[in-house]
Amino acid sequence: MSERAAARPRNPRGQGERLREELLRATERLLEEVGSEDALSLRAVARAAGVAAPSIYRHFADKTELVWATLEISYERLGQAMAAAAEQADDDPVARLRAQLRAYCRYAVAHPATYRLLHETRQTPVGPERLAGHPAGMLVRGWNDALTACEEAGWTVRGSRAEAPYVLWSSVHGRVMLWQVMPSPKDARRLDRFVDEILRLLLER
Amino acid sequence: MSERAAARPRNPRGQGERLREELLRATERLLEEVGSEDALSLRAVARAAGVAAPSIYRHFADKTELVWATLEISYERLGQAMAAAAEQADDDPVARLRAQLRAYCRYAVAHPATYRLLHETRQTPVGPERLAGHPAGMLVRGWNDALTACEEAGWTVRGSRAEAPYVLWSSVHGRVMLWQVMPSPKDARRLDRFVDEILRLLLER
DNA sequence: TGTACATCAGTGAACGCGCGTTCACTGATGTAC
DNA sequence: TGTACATCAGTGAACGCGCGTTCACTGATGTAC
Repeated sequence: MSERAAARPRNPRGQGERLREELLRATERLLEEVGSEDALSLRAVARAAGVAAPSIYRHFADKTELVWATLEISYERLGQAMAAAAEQADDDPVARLRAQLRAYCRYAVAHPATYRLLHETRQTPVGPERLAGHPAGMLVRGWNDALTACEEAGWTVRGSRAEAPYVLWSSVHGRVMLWQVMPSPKDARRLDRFVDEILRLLLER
Repeated sequence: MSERAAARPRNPRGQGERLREELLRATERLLEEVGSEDALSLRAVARAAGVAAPSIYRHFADKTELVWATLEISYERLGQAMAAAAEQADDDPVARLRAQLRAYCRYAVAHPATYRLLHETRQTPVGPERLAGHPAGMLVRGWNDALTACEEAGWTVRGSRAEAPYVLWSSVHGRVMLWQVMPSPKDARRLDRFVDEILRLLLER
């Protein structure tokens, strides 16, 4: 409870936006700690940021807005991690796809609660305008492009080409969630092996 | 709020256990309605059952126990639905497996919140003795048995045989969750098609 | 150079609320003698 | 057959708590004249 941050000096004039960043960071950390939006309290966020609760309202209209902004950032970070992994892999498009999938898994392992929240739109009733830009759509497109790159390099995608991105993503997403829930020893390499397996099932020369 | 059930007559002597069942039913319904354990309140459960809040403590030690008991029942129902579907299918083991998978999807579509909660052990800190009997293990065994039956009927399971049950379950679980989250039109037949696709990818003559 | 004033970052106290849980109880019904 | 008593199903009032949010404010710092 009394994890109030050390006495925080007020930001200099014109730098008020800095608190916004600090609040987002605190929210991300606490969200991961408590595991759900309901369990997160604005007061705890304020405490963690070393600030009085009402100060939050200088930067966010309400709790929903704060959480939503935090999740958007998390999602961006996931995307960046995948892009970075793809870049580091060599030119083989299958290797790139594999690297992306592994980065995806690693992110989920490192931020289990955040990862779950990213896939729970229900968490907060949101308007359709927010739903439209939902991360899910972007990810599906990403997987699809990666598969196309493999095809251009001479690989064949087995089964229905239209379903393939969903098969890919569903199985990895599902495997990650089951991995998190299952009581068996938490060896992240199982996820890597699973990724390999899925690629073998889905692609052939 | 004031959805207090009609005046409820007290159970006759010796029939006190009936309230227990009513509380479980109310909890299941409300859990589905509010979508999370945090958002469920004992007072709301009592209201729905037409009873005073403290009456719950005659049958359950605390909130955790009530929710856990409810989820156990839900899980049993999922198992029964799958078993019934398998029985109705004809003797072909692939047809039986397909029927089970479809029943699994149908349950998830019909009880989205419950289905999600079933896969969120984190929801409440529970001791390892409870984790040991976690549904997940039983399901994996079930899928594995179904695959073995297919093999005995002359089918070959593609890829790693050890990973196959996980591939099967992960992809279906993942697809269901994505289906629930994605803003696209909610056509449950997409899930059926997905099941067919996965079986095609996984099994060959 | 001095001073009145506007702006800015942030606060302390309070609001009303619903929550999980505890407590001592009520009143109907069956049982022993 | 009557009556004291135990058991049972369920209750009303209260507890202390932390929550999201609102309000009128403080006090430092820059700016205009």
